[in-house]
Amino acid sequence: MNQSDKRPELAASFSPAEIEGVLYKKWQDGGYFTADASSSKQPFTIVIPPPNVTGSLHIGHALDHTLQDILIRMKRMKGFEALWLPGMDHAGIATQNVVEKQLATQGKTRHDLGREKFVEKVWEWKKESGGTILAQMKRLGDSVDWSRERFTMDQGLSKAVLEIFKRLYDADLIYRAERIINWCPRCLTALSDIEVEHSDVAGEFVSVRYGDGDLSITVATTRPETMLGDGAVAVNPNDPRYSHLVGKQVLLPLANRMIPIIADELVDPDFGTGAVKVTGAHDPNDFEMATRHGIEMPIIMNINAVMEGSNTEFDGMDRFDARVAVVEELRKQGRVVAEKRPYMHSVGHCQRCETIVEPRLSKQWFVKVTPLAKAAGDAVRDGRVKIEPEELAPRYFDWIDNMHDWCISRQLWWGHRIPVYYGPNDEVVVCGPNDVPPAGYTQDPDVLDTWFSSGLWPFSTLGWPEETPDLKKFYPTSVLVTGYDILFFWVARMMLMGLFAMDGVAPFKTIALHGLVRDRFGKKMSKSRGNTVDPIEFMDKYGSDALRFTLARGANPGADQALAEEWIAGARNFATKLWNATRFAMLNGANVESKLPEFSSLNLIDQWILTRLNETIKEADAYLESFEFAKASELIYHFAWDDLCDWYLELTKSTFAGQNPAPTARVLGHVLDQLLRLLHPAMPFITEELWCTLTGGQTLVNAEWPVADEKFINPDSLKTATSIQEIVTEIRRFRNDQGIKTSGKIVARFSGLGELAAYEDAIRFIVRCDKAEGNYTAKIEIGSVTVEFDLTGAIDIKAERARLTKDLTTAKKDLITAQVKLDNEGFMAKAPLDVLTEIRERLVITTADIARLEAALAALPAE
RNA sequence: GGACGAUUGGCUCAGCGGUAGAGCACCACAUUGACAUUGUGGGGGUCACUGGUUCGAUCCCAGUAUCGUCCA
Repeated sequence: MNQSDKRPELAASFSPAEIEGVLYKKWQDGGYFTADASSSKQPFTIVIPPPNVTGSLHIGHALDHTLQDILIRMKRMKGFEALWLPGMDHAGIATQNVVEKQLATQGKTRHDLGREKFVEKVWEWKKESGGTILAQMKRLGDSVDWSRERFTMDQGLSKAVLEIFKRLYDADLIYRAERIINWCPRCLTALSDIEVEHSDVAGEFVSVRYGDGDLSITVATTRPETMLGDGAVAVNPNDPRYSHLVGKQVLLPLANRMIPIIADELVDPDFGTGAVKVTGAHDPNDFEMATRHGIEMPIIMNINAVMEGSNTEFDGMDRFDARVAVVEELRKQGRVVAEKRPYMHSVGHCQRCETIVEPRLSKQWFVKVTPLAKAAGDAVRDGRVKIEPEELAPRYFDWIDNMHDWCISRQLWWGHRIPVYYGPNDEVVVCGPNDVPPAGYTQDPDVLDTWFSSGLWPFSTLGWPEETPDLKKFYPTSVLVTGYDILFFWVARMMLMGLFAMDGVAPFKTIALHGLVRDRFGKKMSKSRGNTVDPIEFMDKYGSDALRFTLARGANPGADQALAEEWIAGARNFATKLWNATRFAMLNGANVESKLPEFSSLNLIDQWILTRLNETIKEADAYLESFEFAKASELIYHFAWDDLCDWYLELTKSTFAGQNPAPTARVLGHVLDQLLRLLHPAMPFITEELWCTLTGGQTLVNAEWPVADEKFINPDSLKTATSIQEIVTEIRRFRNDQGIKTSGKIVARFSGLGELAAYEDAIRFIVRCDKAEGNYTAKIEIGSVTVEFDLTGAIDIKAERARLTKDLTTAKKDLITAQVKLDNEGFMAKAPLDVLTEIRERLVITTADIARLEAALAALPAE
């Protein structure tokens, strides 16, 4: 009794729900995902782009994780020390919002609890409800190293934050200054530029006359309420309309202050009236001008964006109410020169809560970005870091080369508290992880931007600033896989921080960018559109492998992909196909038990499938190595379904029914074994189940990755297979045209098979043609091969004539196309030889086809 | 306003200087030997438009139109 007889039989169908959880547990218990820093294997590292602790798995994560898992599983199989490091970031604003909302249901605010108690509360929430996504990652099959899971608020990572802050500060790359920042009056915190989303809002453009008589000037504005904080009026120095006014003082209405008229190049004389108000404390451009000219910058709103400090009747009004009231009062005074005009303009909104952001003069901590960004740009420019696909690199440069200083203070409680201590006379001391602040100093109340710590992720997770074995082994990471929409968020920040902290060694060698998952019509998914999908639901319904394969198959580098439920059903069908193919193979004794038979001893059909297998391995591997997930998936899919299932399995059936099935059974076992390995990174669950059953192996997770072998490639076998396929297809077509049921067998006679005679049984089996004496009344010709049928006189002449006529028309058209080329002197003189040869061959073939078809038509009896 | 990308069968997308491809959808036939979550056969595109380069353009170049994304 050989081993294959003892193998468990596969169930009739595949049930993902029953198998996936069991397999994941097996992998985890087996420690297969745990990387070993002390191994001698070459490292391959991916750090997960840390999802948000408040988040849950959405379809974009599913795509991102699928691609990362494909890479890491492949590299693991290739013998790399593969580390995929999981974890989350603490999402300062989002998390604080969640917990504050909870408190609000009890009628409390965070101030009722106090800072310490509130932060405790957040930690409690994190333990209980945070990190839903981690469990969901297991559903997806992510082969991450759970023993190395990290969180940006962990002790080690927090230490890294202190260390980097101190180093940046000591290098003069962190400073404190009064600048215009983006203020969210709802979250009550400063935001960085990228946390502000701009969208067009319908506003009104109002023209207001400042001053009176000869000493008056008209300014246009969309924000009339801020005029209460104006420090000047500015015009372009080359604007003749206003040159006589420059240097004069003009009356600021409502506030009843005199303000100067200044000249500044920043003013566009063609925009509006050519004169603008200068509100240094509430507009970034105005701030620049005000600074240049030493203009006053009164702050006229409080942190809730309520008017305050303007010393006018408008104090106490909300900024938008004040806008209406101010215009109303100006109109009463006859100062509204032009009527209000609708005006679309871009307005910043808080990314988290969509409140309109208020630019506000404020004292905050900043990172001086320019030198860091220069290094981050250069790393890509000189090729140390590759962006895939490279067409997206210009976007990166566009961003990184024009980056503004980064406001890192957040007026929150949840996060890394800024390690700066102020003395009694406003002395500043920055403390690293081992420093003790001087007695009597108080710490800055603010925390750091979440992305300040996320920027450290590729090395803080590996133990930095300690010189840990992990850091030595796994830094720099091999590739960062993320959506192009995140390029400016984490990627840029990781580059800035990594290059600075790790002595110019960038945090990853490659940045592989994928697109967004959209709905079936290519529209962006959004809650308001109601076209979002839930990956968990899809996994429940079709299995994780089906979802993963669908996403991989749609993942062209840097391009968005559309997704519809039917696509996933299609991938599930593919999984079912694999299952049934393996089941069939095992029922017929497919195995991997002995050495493969000598290649040259195999029949040409066996040689053909091995040839196709090795071609597929070679091409798929190249695609996967270059992040061409869609192409690799497509290739493997067609090999498995078309070559293997539709042709090879069918062609083996007569062999398995015959006298010498052993070599083919061994070849089939090998092909499946290799195919399952090749598919494992994309479809880990079903391949594991099938492969272990087929081979008796322990796990595919660390099985060897297939390597293409030239010894198993025979181009002649491709020609043989093509000929067989043509014959089979023509017979099937004939049967279809003739309306002969495919289930019933018919009698047929083959002639002119030549070398293909050896495969006559295989062909007969597929097309259900028996060998017997008969009344051969109909025939078809495929090249030199003739197939005659006993149709007992029932031939449908009309159908046959239609078929032949159609083929003849096509052949004639082909002939003309070829002939025209060959008659063209320019073509003959300039076309490359291989093209010329091909066209000549085509001419010969089509000529022969036409002769054959015409003869067949002529031989057709009259209807 | 600036930049980039896209425009290929009904839908979603590949492709590419040498006779247009896939998946899904569609039509017809078939419950057959692993699989109806199936098989077999079939229909369907002047590759957005206009010029140019070339022996030859869906592909390269220029312009136009439409759509999308990012930045301001």
